Amino acid sequence: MAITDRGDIKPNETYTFKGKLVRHEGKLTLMDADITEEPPETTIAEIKHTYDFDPKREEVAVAGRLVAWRPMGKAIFGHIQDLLGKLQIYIRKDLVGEEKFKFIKEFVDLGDIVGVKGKLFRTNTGELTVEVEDLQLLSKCLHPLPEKWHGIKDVEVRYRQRYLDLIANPQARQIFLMRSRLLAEIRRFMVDSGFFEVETPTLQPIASGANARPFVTHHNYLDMDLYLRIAPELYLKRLIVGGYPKVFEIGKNFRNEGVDTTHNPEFTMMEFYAAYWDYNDLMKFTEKLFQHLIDTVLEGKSEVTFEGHRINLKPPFRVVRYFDLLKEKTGKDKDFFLRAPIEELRKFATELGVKKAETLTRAKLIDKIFEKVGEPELIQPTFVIDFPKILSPLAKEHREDPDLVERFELIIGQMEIGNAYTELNDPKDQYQRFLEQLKEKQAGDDEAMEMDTDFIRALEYGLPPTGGEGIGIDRLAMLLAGVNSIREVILFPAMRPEEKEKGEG
RNA sequence: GAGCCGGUAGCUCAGUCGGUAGAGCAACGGCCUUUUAAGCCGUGGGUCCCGGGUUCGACUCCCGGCCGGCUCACCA
Repeated sequence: MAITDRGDIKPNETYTFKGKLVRHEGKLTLMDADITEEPPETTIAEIKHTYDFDPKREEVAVAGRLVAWRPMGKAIFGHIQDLLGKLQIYIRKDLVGEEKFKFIKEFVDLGDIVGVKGKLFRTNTGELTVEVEDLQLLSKCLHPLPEKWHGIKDVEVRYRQRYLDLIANPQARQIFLMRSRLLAEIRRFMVDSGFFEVETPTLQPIASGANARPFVTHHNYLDMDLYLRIAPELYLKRLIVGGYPKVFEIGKNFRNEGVDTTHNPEFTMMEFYAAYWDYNDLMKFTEKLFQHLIDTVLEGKSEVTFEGHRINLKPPFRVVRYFDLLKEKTGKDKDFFLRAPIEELRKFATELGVKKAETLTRAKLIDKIFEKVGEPELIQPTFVIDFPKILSPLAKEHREDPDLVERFELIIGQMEIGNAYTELNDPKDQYQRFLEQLKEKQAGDDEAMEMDTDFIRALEYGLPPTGGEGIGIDRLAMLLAGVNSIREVILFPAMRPEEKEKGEG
C-alpha cells in the first residue's frame, strides 16, 4: 500500500460542487488502489443471529457503510451498517499495525463503504463487536452524511434522494422492507391459492378497464398512439376466456390525474380473476388474504394506527349495501338517486356541497354524493356492496335487482383499498354498457370508458362466470405501515424536476 | 388549478422590530487503547431558494417566480 507515500494526495481537502461541500476527489483515486478482491462472507444480521446461538470468538469478514466513528488515540470504535443491521467495529493500533492504522486515520471517513476482518467479542457493555485485524476501504463517500440522530427530516430531500433517506432513517428502511415482505407474501398467498401470475400490456391501443384520464405516447415504427394502461382488467378477462382458471397480475397502472397524499401518477395494483367465483367468493377470499397478511407481514398484530384511528384488520369485515348507506346518511332512497329528475338530483348534490353539480351526469352525481356522505364514515374495514349499475360498466347485473350490479369496494381508513365484482360476461350487455359509456363521454365525462370491440369478441367466445378484484398495493402498504402519505411507501414518488436546465430554448 | 404554510452551514434548527448571521452534530488540526449522542482544546465553513422593487443600506419589507408540505378540486 504505497498510496500513503504519495505526496500529491491531500486527503483532508474539501471542495464545493454546485455550492455543496464535497471531499477532495484526490481520495477517489484510493478506490481503485485498495479494493478487496474478496466479497464479504456474510451480512451483519447473519453474524448477530449466529452469534446469539453460538457465541464464540469467531473470525468474520463483513462489509458495510461506516455510520459512526469514535477515534480514541491508539484505538477507534465505529459502527458499520447494511440494510438489515448495524455492527460495532473496534480497531486497535497494535492489532492492525502502525502503517494500516495511519492509513485508516488519514483516509477513512464517515460514510465510506468498508470491509473488515476480525474476531467477534463482546465489550464491557455487552455489545457484539468485531476486533478488526484488517480493514479495506471499498468505496469513498464524498459527501458528509446527514446528522446522526435527527437523520434527514426535509421531506423534499427524503423523496428526491431516497438513498440518503435509507442510509440515515431507520424508519424509512423499515417501511420499504415491510413493502417487500408485503409483495412477497401476497404472491405466496396467490400462488398457494392456485392463481397463475401473468403479465399483460402496459402499452395499450385503448385505455380501458377503469374511469381515468390516460397518459398518451407514440410508437414510431407502428406510427400509432398508445396509452399507458389505466388498468389490466380487459386483458386479464381475455385470459380467463383463453382457459386460465385463476390469474393475477401485480404491476403499475398509470393515471394522468392529480398528485396528493393518496395518489401517485403511477401506482401498483394487484388484479386477480377466478373462473366460477362470484363477488361473495371474492369477499371471503379477500378476508383470507388479510388474515394471511396479519399472520406474516404484521407478525400476528391485527391492529394498525392510521390517520389517528386505531383500525382492526382482523376479518370478518362489516358489510353494508351501497344504497342502505346512502339512505342512512341522506334519507333518500335508491329510486330518488336513479329516477328523480336530474335537476332535482343536482340541486340535492349542490346542497350537500358537491361542486359544479349542474355539469355532472347522473352517474357522477351519485358517485360524488356517496364520496361526500358515505366514505367519511368508513374507517374500519368495510365491504360496501351492490353498487348502482350505471357506475359499473364491467360488472354483472345483480341477480335480484336490475338497477344494481354484484360489486363491492373494500374501504379502510376512508381509502378505497379494493374494488371487485362478479364479471359481466354477456357480450350484448357489455356492448350496451360501452355505448352508455360513450354517451357519458359525450356528456362531458372525459374519464368514461372507451369501446373495446376485441374485448366484446372475446366475450362472444364465452367468458365463464368469473369474479375479479383489484387491490391497491400502495394504499395497503400505507395502512400496514401506518403512514398517511403514499409517497412514504413509494421509493421514488413523482416530483417536479429539481432545477431547470439552463440555456434551454 | 385555488387557498394557507415553509425554503438560513453537509444535517437538525435558532436569529435579525432593516445595519450582510449563530448553536449542536458533521468537517479540519491536536490529545486520548472498552467507546457508543465518547470526551477535552483549537480552527474553518453561508449567493440566508431565485429575480425585481423600496431604501443610504434587504437575509429581514413589497411584488413576481421556483421547489416542497398541508387543505380543497380531480382520481384510486
